[in-house]
Amino acid sequence: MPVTIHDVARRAKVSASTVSRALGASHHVRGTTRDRVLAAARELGYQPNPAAQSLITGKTGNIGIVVPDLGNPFYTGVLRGVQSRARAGGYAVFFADCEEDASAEEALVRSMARQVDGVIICAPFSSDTQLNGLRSVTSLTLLNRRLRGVPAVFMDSAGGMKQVVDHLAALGHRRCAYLNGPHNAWSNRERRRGLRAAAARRHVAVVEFGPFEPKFSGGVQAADLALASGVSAVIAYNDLMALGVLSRLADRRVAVPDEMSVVGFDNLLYAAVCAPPLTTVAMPMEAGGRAAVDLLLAGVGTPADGDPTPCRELSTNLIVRATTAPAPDSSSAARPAPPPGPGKVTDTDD
Amino acid sequence: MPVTIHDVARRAKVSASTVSRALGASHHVRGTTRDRVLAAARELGYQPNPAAQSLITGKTGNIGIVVPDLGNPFYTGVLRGVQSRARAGGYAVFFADCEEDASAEEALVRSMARQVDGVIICAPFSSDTQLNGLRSVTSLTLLNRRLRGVPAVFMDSAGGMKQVVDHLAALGHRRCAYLNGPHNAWSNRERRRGLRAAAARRHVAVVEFGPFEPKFSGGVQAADLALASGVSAVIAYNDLMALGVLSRLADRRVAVPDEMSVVGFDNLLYAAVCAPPLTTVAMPMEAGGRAAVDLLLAGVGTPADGDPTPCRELSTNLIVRATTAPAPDSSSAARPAPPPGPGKVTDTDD
DNA sequence: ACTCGCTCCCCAAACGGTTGCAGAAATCGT
DNA sequence: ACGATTTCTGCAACCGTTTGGGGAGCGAGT
Repeated sequence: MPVTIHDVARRAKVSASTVSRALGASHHVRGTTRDRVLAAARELGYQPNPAAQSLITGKTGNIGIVVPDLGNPFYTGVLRGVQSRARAGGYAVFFADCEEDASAEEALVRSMARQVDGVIICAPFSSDTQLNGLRSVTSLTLLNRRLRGVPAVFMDSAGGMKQVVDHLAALGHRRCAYLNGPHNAWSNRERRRGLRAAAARRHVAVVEFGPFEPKFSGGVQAADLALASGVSAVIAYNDLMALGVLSRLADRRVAVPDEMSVVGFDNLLYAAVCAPPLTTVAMPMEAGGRAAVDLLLAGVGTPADGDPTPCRELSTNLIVRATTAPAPDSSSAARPAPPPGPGKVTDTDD
Repeated sequence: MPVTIHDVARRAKVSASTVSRALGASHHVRGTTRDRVLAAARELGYQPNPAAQSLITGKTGNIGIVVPDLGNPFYTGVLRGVQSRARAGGYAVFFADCEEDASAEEALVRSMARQVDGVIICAPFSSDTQLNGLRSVTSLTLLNRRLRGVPAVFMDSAGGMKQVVDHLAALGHRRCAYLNGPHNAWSNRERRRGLRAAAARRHVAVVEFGPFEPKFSGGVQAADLALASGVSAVIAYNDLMALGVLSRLADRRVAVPDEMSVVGFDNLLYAAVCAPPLTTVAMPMEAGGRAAVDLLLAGVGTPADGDPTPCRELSTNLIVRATTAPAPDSSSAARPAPPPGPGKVTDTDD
């Protein structure tokens, strides 16, 4: 039923190989012949069979991407960037949601491996060992995860965190809570690293909680802990959690930002929309997706040379909205003093 | 480099065809031989080449899905359902975002056609003619769009709208605005149809605006128009628009729900989270995605028989939250009114 | 006229599997 | 022990495409 290269060949009265050459590398085929072939192909509506092509060329024209959670707009943002760039380059894209499970992530990459030219793993949950195992099965590019020898694009979370701390310190906050995201997430480690460095420099004390699920419900859960710890500001791992915090604080009649400041990460649409609009760090999601595709496609076919593994770092920036304000007067002691909670206190004011 | 069926055959000291049979249809291969083959395959880490398989079998083991807007959580919701069901059935999934452009949609389906066993088109923007053209190129299943002879799953938008109108009428609203989504969207037509029928029955006047972009910005734009029209309630095409309306009304110091009631469609996470939480109609997004996959896979390989084209309708239901309240100038809503029974009850005071 | 060198096209062999067919081996009855 | 029957395995063709090598045709140089 589908039209093959032989149908075109018959109609153009040439051989199949001539058709192939006329459509592809125009090497060694006369102009008039090529025109005839092209016309025949168009009339018949010929579309080459990708399976047959990839069987012989070894290239599939596809790339894959696996993300931890399709419900998180951050990942759908990078998905968007990936898909638009890939399509523009003539690539089709496979996707999969590993639901924040490392072994599912690995299995998905393996199952994709045979029908793609490479896969992008977004904020991988897998261990370095697992990831290294995957390198032999297909060409990899990572987003927000560092691994020796693997091309990757990073978003400067630590830099964003520095901006957050500077902002908070300028507003007079001396004691902040950080709500951890997943313990093994590179982004969480980076944010924490940036937080500690900046907090030390600005003489801000930090209380840490978590890890929590990086979702709305995680934020709801965390809010009470942060509230009990006597901080004047809480920095959430991401916007979803920050929104959960906001919701819980509203339920408990804690005024934001007057009694408590809240900061998130990602700059989702909903951060701008909610009441009050959330102060947050904008992450370049679509740009990250596009950059990952560029790196992946550039690396295809390049064996392990002596040249360094290509990386790209994308900058982030703080967007100040309505959930941050000057710290309430610390002498008022409206809230109970810091109790011995499950939080770990990193007091750098010495 | 990759291990082929011949490598396995050599190691197991059988022919390639025996390996093929041992791994696939276990017909006609001795138990001991099969064990030997399986062991060899496992030791070598053999994975069949899907391109070669699909070349000969004609099946690819892939399905495709195209959605209008990856930035809309409604579509990422169905994407989730699709991907989980497809993976469970051993299928990999291609996806694409047509950005609400009909011709892009058609082009994307065509480009996928050769490497999938079928594609799901989610809330298609294409014309019936375009869609019919696509039927010849691959097997289709539609979500929220009716087309003669094409399997489809529907969400009962009209039924949801009826619940909305009943709710609003019971609260004493006599005059509502409807903010149209895309003019050619099946869902929008269904919602409007349901609205007109229910409004007539309940003696509620309806003012329509739009079409608008089904996004936050569209709602912001629409809010002023609705406000100027003197209605006491506004029904938005979807939650994104409803959130836009909420935001604009807050800016203009219009109290929700006391001065104006607002209703959306979709029941996105953010509808539950925002302040005030949005009254909305829950659409079964993931279930819809799963159902679409089931229909698609059931239809694969079934030629045009005399049997009816399979369809599934999923029910929707209203979720009342904090954006709907009795109409401001409605004295009748202040005291308990007789519940509206189907058919017999008529409003007399008009 | 013969050879040389081009240009252009066709033949045929892959790529990695699946499957119809036929032949070999095992099983069985007598 | 021998053929009949069943069970297993190998051979080879095929799916649709790309690609190296060879050959036909032809103009030009000597």
